Amino acid sequence: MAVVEDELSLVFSALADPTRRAILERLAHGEATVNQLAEPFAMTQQAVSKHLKVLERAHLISRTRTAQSRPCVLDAEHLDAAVGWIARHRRIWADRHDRLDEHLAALRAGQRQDGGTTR
Amino acid sequence: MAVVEDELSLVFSALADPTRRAILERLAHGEATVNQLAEPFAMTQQAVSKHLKVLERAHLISRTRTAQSRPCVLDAEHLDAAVGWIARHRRIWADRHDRLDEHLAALRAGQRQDGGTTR
DNA sequence: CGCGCAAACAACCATAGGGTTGTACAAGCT
DNA sequence: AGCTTGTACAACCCTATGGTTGTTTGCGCG
Repeated sequence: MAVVEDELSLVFSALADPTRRAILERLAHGEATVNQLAEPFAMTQQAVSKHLKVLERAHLISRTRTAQSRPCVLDAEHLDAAVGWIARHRRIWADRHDRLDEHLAALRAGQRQDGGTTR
Repeated sequence: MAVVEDELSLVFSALADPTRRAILERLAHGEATVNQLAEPFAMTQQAVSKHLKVLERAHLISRTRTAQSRPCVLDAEHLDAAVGWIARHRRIWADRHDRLDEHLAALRAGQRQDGGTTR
């Protein structure tokens, strides 16, 4: 409905889709072409293309125009916006619940040892 | 399209709306009734009610059934899921870009001093 | 008891989102 | 030159979303 959507909304709604999150995960391990990305997903190349466009619009990825194959690379910058927003507001709850540090510490600890146990 | 949407998607898509984020911000400062929440938003109470239902479905808020007024309270638990996912994956980029700690440190620092300068 | 208010429910509308098929186009191979 | 491959574009379908108005319902109160 919003004609021009704000950055944050774009990022969050880009992340709100399992397929796109999976694409990001995949992309985190290196560039990939559209078809490579499409392969594991039981959906057409066109659908993946659309997802990529969404991710691009949210500036979560960028694409190097390489003639035939058009590999995608990640752009972490804009994830910061999202994580920043959450962190900033989590802080308020945390203050109330008095467990800011527990949580963030746990997060950081988790990052160190496990690569992604959840899910 | 997904009949039963996964937690993470629910959370992210709940956050993907400026109105709902504003509601959360507002709610972070304490409980509020539906009408109180609706007031600043130039939209009907019913619309806000819908937004609240979305937030509820994502377990970002819960509502204490208090007869006439039905105030909303926050539930930070599920924000952790979201922030956890991002953090976990940001780590991968960060590893590549070699600035994990800078960013997380900056985030934590930012949390301490500023309440929400950004935007 | 009846009024009034807070919130939800219901029906409806318009648009966006995720998917499909079918087609076009641009580069590389032979 | 002509086929094949990788990707994008277009049109279309269905469902979800964000909003509206209009109508309950449920409580508190004079």
